[in-house]
Amino acid sequence: MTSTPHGARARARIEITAAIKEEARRRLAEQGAAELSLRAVARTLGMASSAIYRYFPSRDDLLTALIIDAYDSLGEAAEAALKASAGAAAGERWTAVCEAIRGWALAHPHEYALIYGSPVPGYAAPATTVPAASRVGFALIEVVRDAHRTGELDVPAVPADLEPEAARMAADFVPDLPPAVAPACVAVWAQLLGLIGFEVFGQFTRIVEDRDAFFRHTIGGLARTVGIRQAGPS
Amino acid sequence: MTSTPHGARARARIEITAAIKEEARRRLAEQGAAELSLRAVARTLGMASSAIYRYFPSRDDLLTALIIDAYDSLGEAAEAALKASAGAAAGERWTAVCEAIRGWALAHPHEYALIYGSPVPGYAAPATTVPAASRVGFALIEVVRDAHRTGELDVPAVPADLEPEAARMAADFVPDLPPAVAPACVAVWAQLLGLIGFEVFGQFTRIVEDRDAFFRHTIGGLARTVGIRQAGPS
DNA sequence: GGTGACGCAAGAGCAGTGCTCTCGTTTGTG
DNA sequence: CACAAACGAGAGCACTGCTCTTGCGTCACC
Repeated sequence: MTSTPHGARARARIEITAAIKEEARRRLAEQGAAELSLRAVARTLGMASSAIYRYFPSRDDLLTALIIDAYDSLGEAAEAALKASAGAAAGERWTAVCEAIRGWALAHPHEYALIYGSPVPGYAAPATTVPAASRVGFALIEVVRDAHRTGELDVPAVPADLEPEAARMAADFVPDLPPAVAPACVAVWAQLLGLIGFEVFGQFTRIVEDRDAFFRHTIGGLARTVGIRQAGPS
Repeated sequence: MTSTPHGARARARIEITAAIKEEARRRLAEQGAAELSLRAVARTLGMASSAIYRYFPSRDDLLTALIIDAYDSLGEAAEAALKASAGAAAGERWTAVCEAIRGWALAHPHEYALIYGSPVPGYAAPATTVPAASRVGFALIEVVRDAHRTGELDVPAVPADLEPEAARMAADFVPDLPPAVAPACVAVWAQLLGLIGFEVFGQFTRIVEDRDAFFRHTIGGLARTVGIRQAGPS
């Protein structure tokens, strides 16, 4: 099977695919996902609109590619913060990772909207996006796991009616942690992204002014919710 | 006597305006905001597409009207739960209002996406949406205010660097409550809607199964965050 | 080294969109 | 009754996603 990538042709394909995504990302940053037009991308790339379809079979496929890239970019930012804070106290690591996620979101609002906003058309995200989407969550979980290892984690209580669900969630995602932390992790994950979403989507306009201080304080509360003991008296 | 300024004409206008919104809302529920087409609405209403513009000067104006209606509908649901739970313990009222908001969101996912999802086009929500948007928040605050009145509220601590912001927020929105609860209210508001958004937008797929139990438990945590003492030992 | 097959770009074209303009018709009022 | 404002319909512009056909360049195999 000569499945070799056949030199020049394949390389050109990769380059053009990247150029299309890059230009699409640029337009996405300036306008929104709804305004992203294949024809406009093709125009500024100097190619016929029909040529784009050699690389992306449809507009939705382009969007899917951008979504995966965005998930990866966000996950990378979170993992970088995770790595940079290795060895620090759990509370500090938590803050670092949360701030990294928020920082990425504020720097890429339209990409954030693409992945955590309302699904664009009737479009259901294909299963291919799942692994990329999980990276952020795993970065968050890693902090919790580390806190557990170093004894900085207070395992929260779980009511009886949530116990089976907690056990299932733990078995699926954090088999090495006490089941009770699993629901807390998921809840805090959703709440954190919700908080960031409100800021990015402008829901805090005329309501929160000092957003840095507000965010810092709020994620401290989230850390407490998930059971991470805070360093300072706070 | 012709009490109405200009009789039949005005009535017809109101009716047609309502019919357009109703049909638009129906299409919104089946597809999404991005697919909402003025021409399609006009077609199923049996009128020329250009005639719609006599009632809504642009597609964005139609969307704005739908957004305001959605905010009002959601606010009404929250207020109804507030009224129905009058006299109950603060923790129960909190649960009731949160469940009402979640119930509305699950029943009207596309309208929820319209108001709390990513802003549709490049479209910035005009100031006219603000009062309607505030109703949900006020319903939540009312529970906190009531808890404060009956002594069921533990005022949370606020770090020094957030104090000025807390004072400003309290002065603007809850002058009758201790400043320290203001940031907690805003944070919990964002977190609650974020949580609901994750459920509505399908982010919990394959992660949370028993969503009722999960939500019930999580909003208990939110109540604690805002300082509402829970009834049971939890 | 030919030669056939495939990858690719371009153009025309279809159906759909938001929105504007014009042209009669209807309707309420002075 | 007459006039003006409101209204509906249609044509039309510029744009979109997407398909199909045509022709050119490049690659791989014999």
